[in-house]
Amino acid sequence: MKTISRPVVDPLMDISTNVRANDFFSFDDGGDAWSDAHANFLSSLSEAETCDLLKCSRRLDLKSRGHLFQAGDGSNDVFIVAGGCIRLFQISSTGKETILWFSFPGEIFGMAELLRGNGRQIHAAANEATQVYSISRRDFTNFLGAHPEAAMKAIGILSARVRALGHVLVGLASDNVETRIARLLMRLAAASSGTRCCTGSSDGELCVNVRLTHQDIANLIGASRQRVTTTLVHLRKQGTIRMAKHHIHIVQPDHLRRLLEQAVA
Amino acid sequence: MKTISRPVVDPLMDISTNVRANDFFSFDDGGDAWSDAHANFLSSLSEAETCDLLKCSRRLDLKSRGHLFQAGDGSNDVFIVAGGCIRLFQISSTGKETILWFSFPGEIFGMAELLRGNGRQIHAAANEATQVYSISRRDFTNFLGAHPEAAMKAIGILSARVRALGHVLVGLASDNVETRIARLLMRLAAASSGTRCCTGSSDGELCVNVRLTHQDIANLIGASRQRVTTTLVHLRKQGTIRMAKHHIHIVQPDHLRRLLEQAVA
DNA sequence: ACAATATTGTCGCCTAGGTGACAATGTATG
DNA sequence: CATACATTGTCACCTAGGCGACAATATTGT
Repeated sequence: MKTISRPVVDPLMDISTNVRANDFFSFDDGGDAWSDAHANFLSSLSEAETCDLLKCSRRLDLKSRGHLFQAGDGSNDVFIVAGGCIRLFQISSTGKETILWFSFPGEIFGMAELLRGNGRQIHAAANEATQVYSISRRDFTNFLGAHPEAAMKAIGILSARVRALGHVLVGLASDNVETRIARLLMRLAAASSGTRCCTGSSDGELCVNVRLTHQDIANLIGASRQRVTTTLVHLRKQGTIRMAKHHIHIVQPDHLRRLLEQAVA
Repeated sequence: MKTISRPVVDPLMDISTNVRANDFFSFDDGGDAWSDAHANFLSSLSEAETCDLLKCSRRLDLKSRGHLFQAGDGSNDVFIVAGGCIRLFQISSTGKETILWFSFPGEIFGMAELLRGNGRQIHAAANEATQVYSISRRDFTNFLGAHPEAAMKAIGILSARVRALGHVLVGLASDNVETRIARLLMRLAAASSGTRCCTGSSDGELCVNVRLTHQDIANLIGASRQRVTTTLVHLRKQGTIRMAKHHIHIVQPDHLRRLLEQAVA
């Protein structure tokens, strides 16, 4: 499942696509909390910092759907996505999965266990073939201590994530399923805009470059699989979205934007 | 609404009750994410750090329901609760309020705007007569830069808050209203356990020392006011909870714990 | 003290969306 | 290539909980 390779010396080529279309996506959220929360931690560091950090990292290769850690694991490492996409989720006693977050290239995750390092509370798995840098808790703490700038970056990212989760919460509490899906698609399109889409996309079209089954979407927005299917079919017949090789393209972003404006939240 | 007083030199008497019954409340959440998220930032600092921080603070007095800041405000200060309780919430275009968080004495809030200081996205108001220390973004950033230990504490608290919000999210997506209320009450009991209850409480009884209308509870768990009323009446007739001077006492915590164990999440 | 306003408690009705069951596809794997 | 498994699409049915409308208390400002 996991393959361990040697520490990487010059790893920057992995994180080739640092451009995030932040400004373009100021449709809702009252700002760019969302983009900030998905901020590219690695590329925000100076070259020296990056080098310092990756010096003490191991690189892991995960195949699609491969597990990185599970709730209950004693590990307390921090991870940075090199390429691919990591899915962070919780599983209830009855087996119901709730997806909390996707981490894209450059993003850092697993920080929650930094302080009170009593093991994982959630699960992390590769959503597709994915490479991550793993840094031990101790090393990362030392790194932050030695680089106050980086520590501030971390604080900024965590704050943004708190904000973003707050937005999700509000939506979950107030919106209907269609609106929740619309919001999700727009957010994922923004968050994944740094990765290049395999298929071509006509202009004005947004690519949600994340592999998602209807069940996944249901787990993301707290709805049933069937309702997600129905709603997606509806949006497709309307011409708002279309399917492209395992992922969704938003053909008419304005349709979704209009939905969001009308929404309660 | 706001009263500004002079900087405080020795403010420790305000934060008299630092004891949080963390260990006692390991009922759910797969750990103590909740307590960590409500961690007493101020009392976790060394005396020197505390002094440094409060030196550049102003103290604000808010009367009950008084606004501290609103979405759209340009202010970017960070706050620490000296006494009372702050309610952090979001208001939708239609006026629907969603409560995101309560901050209790010693807790820090308003950090989300630290980095990209483009004003508030949420609202903060006093839930009762409340005193807060206000620290400018610049001063706080400098403070964190000068005190790496404190920066790590901040990171820890933010991480815990990300965790805690994740838990809320899972609950909101999976549980029914009764379970959500049960979870909320237990969490608030834990979070407010540092404040002393005005009325006596028999042993084994927990005090949810937060002033909450049924509407407030509804806004916290994403339910209708009526259903909250009905559910609360039910729990009361059962003898699980009782009302005490504007707030709830959990007479039979075990009843609620059992509910939570049976829950999906 | 008293009017004005907020909060609680309870209806009955109604709909968004959950559940289960199935056929029709797609997609991995030996 | 064939078989097993996962995903999609669509039913019909059912229920948790939203909504509006009240009466009955509480609280609050003047």
